[in-house]
Amino acid sequence: MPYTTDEIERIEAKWQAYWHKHKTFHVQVDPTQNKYYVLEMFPYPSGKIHMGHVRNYTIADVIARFKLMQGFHVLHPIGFDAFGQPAENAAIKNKTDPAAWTYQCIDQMRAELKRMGFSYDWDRELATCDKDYYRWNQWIFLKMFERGLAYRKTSSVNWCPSCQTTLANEEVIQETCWRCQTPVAQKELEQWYLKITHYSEALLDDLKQLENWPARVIAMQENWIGKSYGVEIHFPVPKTKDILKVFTTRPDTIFGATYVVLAPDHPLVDQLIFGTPTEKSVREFIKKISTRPKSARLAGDFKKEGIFTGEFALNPVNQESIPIWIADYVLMEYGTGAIMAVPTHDERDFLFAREHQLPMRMVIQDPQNPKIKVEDLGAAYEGEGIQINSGAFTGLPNTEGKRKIAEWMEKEGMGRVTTHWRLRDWLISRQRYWGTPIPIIYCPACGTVPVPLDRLPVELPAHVTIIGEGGSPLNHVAAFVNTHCPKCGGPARRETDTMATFFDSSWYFLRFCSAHDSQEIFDRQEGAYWMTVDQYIGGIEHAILHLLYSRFFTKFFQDLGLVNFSEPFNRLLTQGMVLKDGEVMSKSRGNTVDPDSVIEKFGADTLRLFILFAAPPQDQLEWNEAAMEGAWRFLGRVHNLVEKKYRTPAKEHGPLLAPDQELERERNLAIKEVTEDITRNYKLNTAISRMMILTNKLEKYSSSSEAEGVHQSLVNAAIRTLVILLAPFVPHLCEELWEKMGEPPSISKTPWPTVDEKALSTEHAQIVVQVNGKLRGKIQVISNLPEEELRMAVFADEKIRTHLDGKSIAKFIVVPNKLVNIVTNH
RNA sequence: GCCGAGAUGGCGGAACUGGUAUACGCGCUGGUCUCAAAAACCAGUGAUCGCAAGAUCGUGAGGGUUCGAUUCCCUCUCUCGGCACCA
Repeated sequence: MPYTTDEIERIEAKWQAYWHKHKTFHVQVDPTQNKYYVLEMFPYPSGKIHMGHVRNYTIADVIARFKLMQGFHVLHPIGFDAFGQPAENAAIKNKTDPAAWTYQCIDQMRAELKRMGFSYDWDRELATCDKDYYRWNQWIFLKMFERGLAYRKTSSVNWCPSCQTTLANEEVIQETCWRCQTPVAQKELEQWYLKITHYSEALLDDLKQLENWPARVIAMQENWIGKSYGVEIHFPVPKTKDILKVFTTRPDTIFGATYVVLAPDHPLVDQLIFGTPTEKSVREFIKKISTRPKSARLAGDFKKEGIFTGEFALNPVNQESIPIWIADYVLMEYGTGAIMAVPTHDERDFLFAREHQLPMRMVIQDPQNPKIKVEDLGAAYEGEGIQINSGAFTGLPNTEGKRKIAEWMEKEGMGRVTTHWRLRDWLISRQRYWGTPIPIIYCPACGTVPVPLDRLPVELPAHVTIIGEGGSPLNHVAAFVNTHCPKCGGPARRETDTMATFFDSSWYFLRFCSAHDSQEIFDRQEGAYWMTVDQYIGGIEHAILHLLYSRFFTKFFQDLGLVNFSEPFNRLLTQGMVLKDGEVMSKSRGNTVDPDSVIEKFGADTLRLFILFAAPPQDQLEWNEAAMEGAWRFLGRVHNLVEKKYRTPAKEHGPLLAPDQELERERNLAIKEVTEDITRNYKLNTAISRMMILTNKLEKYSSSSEAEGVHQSLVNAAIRTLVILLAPFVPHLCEELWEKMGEPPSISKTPWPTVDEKALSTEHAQIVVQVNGKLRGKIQVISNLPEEELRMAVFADEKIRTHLDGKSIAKFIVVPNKLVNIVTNH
């Protein structure tokens, strides 16, 4: 690069100031224009941006700038996901206020984002910790409460001993806390939940609409929601006169059920064993099981343990009396907490039955092994086959049996066809300070009372002493806790838990549509115009968490009549991680590269170019300082083109000769391919390589191009095109070069060039000649040459003739203007 | 176990709908410039054989379809990610 580091810094600052002053990226609703909403997952303001942010936001910025140049009305906002624990932890450590710490971090990060030259509409900046924002969190909560979608219940919850707070299921990753990796414990607590399961069916079904989402995100959400079709079968228990409900996805195996199993914490256990001779030993067994940590289950193939209760249940299909067991391999959290065991056709039941010498009966015949006897089974047969020993259903294929048996049982009242979901309701209470207060008041007389909508926001009190243990810090703020009941006016106390911060981020994309609206959650017209988000970009770590919650909120808003769509994000791109030395860059590994230090050395443009060129956006990207220099070198070459080869033409260009046509073709090819690469599947790396090719071509022309028979005006046009194409990627330098070329600013709003299809066609075509599929030569012919003449040209070629020597020709295959393959006999 | 993504030179990665495998960049080698170095520029760079022309091999492994396969089909191996005693 011919510029010095200082000059780069000056140029970048100059154009950042220009965009700021002219509000280049500010937009307002304009129904006459086509809108395009580009959004990246907004950052948590930790103080410094990291390479992951730089990558995420650079990709988004290219798309936003590209769409703007294409003439779209582009909304590209940014804000800060500002509530959350790091601020609280920093406050505890440094004895400061989380609010002060957060706003200071926001100032720093805003400056860094500006230094990268991102094309944000800064007028829409928001921070979720502002009361103008979080009052709408409270509003949403109350709307949910009204409709029974926000509720309080006592249950066993995930508890992070290090963060001293509860966690949602989605925040537990492999039995540890998503934030600090501490093993998660279980606690019995009364907490607030959002009824996300109300939308289970829609959340699953609507995934089908999301054609422009990565397959793996769809798959992960499908897994997480976890729908299984099956039958809830009712087993009468004669002793207690209870009905034991078990859930199965294999009703076709019901005739092979030889025992049933309850989870150790199943509610029926107590009545079953009460006062029986087995009571003591069963209780001891349950105690032993319950002290074992949940994480032990993850340790692969541990032995299934169980104990017989001494009682029996009746199989409703054949009135067989079968033993009721308790075992650790049945979980209370899933299904009904009880199963029917079919050892011959379920591997877990098989292992358990063999261990405890329980009876087995085959009911599905393995077509590969039809004569095998129960005694000889080495494993359960879980595949398809013909029903045997199955009463009236014997002889049917089990796929048919599955359906017919289910229908029959439902008709006879032996059970009901049903669906089970893995998805659980969302626990949102957090015993922490730095979050949105839950707008609920507990009155000794009236009970749980919502704060009236006109009294929002319930403000988070400032300057609270936070020690990080012993429940919510708000418990100790008398002025906050003590209040009056909105209903009866009597003394009452406020809820002191705050909301999980994923609540805040579940709807911020709507708030951006009218970020400073003081009357409504967002302006209906503005929301209708800008939504949905056309392009969303963020990390794969939110594949379930944030992306599932946002989908849930959108469906709720649709039910409220706030929006008329059911999915918020049309296209989703999950960018790959940034690695260094083969490992993910992270603070804990100590292998981070500070974007600021790179900007200081190379400037934002070079950093942007490197990060876009080194790998496709979806893939992992390995940090490579040497490749950074390659990006730097390329920008220098583009600069030199403008400096040395862009000049006033000596004369107007007349008719185009062959070299002119060649250059025009290259220019149009570059437009075509760069446009396609950006549009089709985000191939920003190959878009850049295409611009490098055009640069290489242009460098071939000497500084006196006229002497080579190329019109200077066409060289100028090609250079101008190159700078325009490059502008979304490297905006500062391109603005500068644009100005240098004498064009009026700003290149950011210069129309994207279109392809002249005529210029792409060529008079001559290079034909690859293969003999029996092997490359044997290349010939130049006139384009669209008739096959007869093409044959003659091919056979006239010396080299081809030697390869055909003495062979007779079986086939002559032609791919027009591209390839010929001559197939010989032998 | 189930689901998803992937495997191409020394490295990052190209190859549209089956048609010249390795574009573009990094690195490396040689050269120009220089007292020297850096920077910049020029040339070369898949492997093997060959002075050369060229030949043969080559996209994780093995089969198949085809005039022709990195691309389509079958079987398998490995890597990454998600879910998981889920009934």
